[in-house]
Amino acid sequence: MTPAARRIVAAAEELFYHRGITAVGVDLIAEHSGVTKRTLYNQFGSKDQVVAAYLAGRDRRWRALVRATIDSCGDSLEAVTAPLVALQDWSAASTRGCAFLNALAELPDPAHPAHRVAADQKLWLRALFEELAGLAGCSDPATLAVRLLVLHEGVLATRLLGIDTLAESTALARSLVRAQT
Amino acid sequence: MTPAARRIVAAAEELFYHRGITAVGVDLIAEHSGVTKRTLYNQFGSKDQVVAAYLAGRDRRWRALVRATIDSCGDSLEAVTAPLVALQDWSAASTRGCAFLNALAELPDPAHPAHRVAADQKLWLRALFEELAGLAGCSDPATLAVRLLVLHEGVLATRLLGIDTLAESTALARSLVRAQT
DNA sequence: TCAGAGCTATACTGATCGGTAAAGTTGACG
DNA sequence: CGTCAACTTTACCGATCAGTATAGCTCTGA
Repeated sequence: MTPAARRIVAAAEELFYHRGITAVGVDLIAEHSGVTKRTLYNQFGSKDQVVAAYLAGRDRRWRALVRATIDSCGDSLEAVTAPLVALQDWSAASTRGCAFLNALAELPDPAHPAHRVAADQKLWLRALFEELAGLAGCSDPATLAVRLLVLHEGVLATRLLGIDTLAESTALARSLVRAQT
Repeated sequence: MTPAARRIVAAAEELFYHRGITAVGVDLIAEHSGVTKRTLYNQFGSKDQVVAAYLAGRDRRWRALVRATIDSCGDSLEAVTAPLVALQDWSAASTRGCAFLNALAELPDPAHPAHRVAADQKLWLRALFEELAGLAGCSDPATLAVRLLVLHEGVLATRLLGIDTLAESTALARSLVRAQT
């Protein structure tokens, strides 16, 4: 990625997340990144590709944070709920919920490149939950993974509503893990 | 509501839910409802008001369904998870998730009339869970209500991802209720 | 030295956006 | 009969949409 491309994605992230994807035009992105619209199209080809790059970058950072949180856990039982703990650091001040869910809500077309990024991230999370549950010796990793995923998405959805359910959900998640050991 | 207004809201619901609110213009709504744009503005004054009417109508129908589901429950313990059961009938075929969450995702401005409608619906649901839990004799209705709300929103969020978690979440919800009695 | 990549600047396209103007039609009710 | 509200028709407004055209600048690397 060229310096200009990086600035474009950074500006797009700021604007898309806080104002919505459809509501933000390419002119605004170009202006906020101090770049010409020509450069934006030379680098990305279309607005849709900028959207995909925005989500892909966010996904990369999120996964890194989750992995770091897992690594910082003492035992494997605690690690199962690490993604919930990571959510505490992840945009704690933000009241705009999950960027990926929001993108899916805004872009109904399944062919949009953003769909793959968003769906992949959630499937990855479910698989991760299942893997962690297996390592911790849980009796039914697949079922537990679905339950933890629902809690995770529920926290993000209620955050969009201005209701903070993270602490409560994390506590519930821990008890679900404990019940399977 | 005049006949034309009803047709406008019906067309708006169909279009907004499946294509997104920002992506649908007033011209398209007028065309699909067989009504002039002038009539639309005479009836609603602005696109934002059409959005609010769309969500308000959906909310009314959703609450009616939930109440009916509660009434059809045999005992008060079963009634606590009635909103989850209602979700089974509610747009089961739809893969576009929750209209209210989607609206909040698309419209960041808290001053938008849609925000009140969406937030009210979720706060109503939480209060309903709490009331039902109280009637069923649960030990901690407030905590249980938050947990059930998270599960509810989690089901809707994962539905947007194409993952069906309703059965699993309903089972979990029932066990949470049982644990409090 | 010179070619090419990265980038800027300005201007433009046709389409669509939310919203309005002005004037006319229809049917129900007093 | 007359009136009023609901609704229609056509045309328009300035702004913004995603995307393109053309031309020129600057730095790097062979």
